[in-house]
Amino acid sequence: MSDALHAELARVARELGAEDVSFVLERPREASHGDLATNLAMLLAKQLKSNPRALAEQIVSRLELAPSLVAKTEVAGPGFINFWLADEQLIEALHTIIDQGPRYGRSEVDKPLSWNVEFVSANPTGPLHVGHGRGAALGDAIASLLEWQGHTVTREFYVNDAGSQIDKLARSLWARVQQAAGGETPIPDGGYHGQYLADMAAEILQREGSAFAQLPEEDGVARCRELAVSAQRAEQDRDLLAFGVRFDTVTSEQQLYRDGRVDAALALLTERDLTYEADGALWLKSSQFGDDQNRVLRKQDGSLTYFVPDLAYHMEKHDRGFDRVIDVWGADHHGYIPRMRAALRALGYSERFFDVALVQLVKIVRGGEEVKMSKRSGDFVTLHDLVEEVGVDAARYFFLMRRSDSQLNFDVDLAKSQTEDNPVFYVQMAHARMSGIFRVAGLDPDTVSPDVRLQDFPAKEGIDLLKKLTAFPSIATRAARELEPHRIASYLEDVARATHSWYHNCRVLGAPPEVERARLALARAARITLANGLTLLGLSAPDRM
RNA sequence: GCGCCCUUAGCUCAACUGGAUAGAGCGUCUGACUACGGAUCAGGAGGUUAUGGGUUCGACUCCCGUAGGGCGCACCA
Repeated sequence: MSDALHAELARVARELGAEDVSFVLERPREASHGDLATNLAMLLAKQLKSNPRALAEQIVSRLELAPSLVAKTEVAGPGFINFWLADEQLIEALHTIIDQGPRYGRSEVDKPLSWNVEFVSANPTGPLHVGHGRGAALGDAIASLLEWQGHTVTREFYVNDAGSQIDKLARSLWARVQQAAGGETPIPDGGYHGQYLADMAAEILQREGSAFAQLPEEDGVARCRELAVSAQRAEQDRDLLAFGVRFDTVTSEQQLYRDGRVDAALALLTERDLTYEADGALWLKSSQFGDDQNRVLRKQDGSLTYFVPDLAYHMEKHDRGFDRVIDVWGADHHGYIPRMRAALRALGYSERFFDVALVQLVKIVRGGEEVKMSKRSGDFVTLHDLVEEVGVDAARYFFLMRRSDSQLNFDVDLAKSQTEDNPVFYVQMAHARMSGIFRVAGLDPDTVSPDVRLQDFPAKEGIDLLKKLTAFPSIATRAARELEPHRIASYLEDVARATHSWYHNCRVLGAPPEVERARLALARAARITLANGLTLLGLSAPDRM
């Protein structure tokens, strides 16, 4: 409905001699400012060096709007033009929600793109912790938001299974095997001390027999590497699946090496004259492309820095034909962004090809106290344990309810509570209540007709709720554009509040027949919107709780 | 020392590429249960948006300075 209005405003703007003004037409915060408002006159005033209020009056007098679209127009404040939509528009919106059903809130962008969202990408050196959980929830939700805009999305996991960390992991496991076999081999410096490796060592000895510990060291370490990586990967996949996240593609760093992608990347950079040798190392001329310094690609000792396979990986994603690539990274990696951006720029990729969504720290709070975590000592809250304790829905919601670039206090007690204090519960409860109406009435909600009249919503709460529901598509679009799923969470709380309020004040069943029909339609629309929003975030929409 | 992010109500957080009187939840105070789930609802109090300047018709939002917090500044990953 706002599209038609937007177009008409643009037409009048052109008529007044303005070239593409990017004005906004949006729902004002204040209800007394109408259903939609535009700042067009104020922007035009700047361009045409004229008085904004006078221009606003002029615009209004030139607008040709059907009475079925806009009921009332006014000029207000410094030059805003406020619009009150005709009743038909609200009923039209109710039809839209119900007709679209599970698709309500989705859009179709003009040009669907192929996106790759890479997230979690934890080293296969141990169990996933709560920080990975936040990244998993965020990456998955961003992917869904993009899909809701009509894009094609690949969810991808990158396994760093080739670096020195893996080497340390393999040697740590080998040491645990020796210890389990009665030896005294210490865990190497900078190795992994977590109990899980000791457990794994015991399993290996039981399965493979004690001869395993007698293998020549290099063979043993190599076997340990394979066993450790595959076991850790399997465990991570289990945890992620339990968290409701599945990946379309898993890319292995080792595989990139085996496919010659890493060497090819190095060769291409050199061929393009983007590298140079100095101090016995090979450098990338990244400072010419926006990085604050040049970066080493091949060290003095002849080995490659981690940057090279990472770069090769992004080139490989580009080769696979993605229009856009988003990496979800922990905020501690933010210093790494400029060099990756510079390298991709040097290769001539589009500036918009690569983007990063940063995830800040998660603090676990229990009983009002922060739970201290330290990865070094192997003492941290795992994603597995958290999901076990609070459930998938609460965990996902809590990870998503704040902007990803602000630190998150995850209150475990709150996440578990079954009261209105808990936002997940509050939102899901609103959905369950709507379902409850149909359950009690013995009606299938999908059969309720939207064919009702606005005057059959005598109470303000009903109109408020309906107006709130109509905002969903634009909220979803904006959330997708900004890669900010928390906007959906805020919106859902808003809708849930309006739903509870309406429910409390307006009894549906037993109202006069026309009113009951109208309210049933509204209940159906609210249920659809709540369910779609919850689904978008990867949560369930229960019919009873 | 340099760079990036953050600082909004007592607490946790919102605020639509700069818009009108900065909004929610929790907590606090006052009220509402013969009903589709009161597992809820209605209302009040609570703010110099860290701070000082600047740009603008208009600034939480953009620019500069200051204070406080986080993170990063490897031929580590």
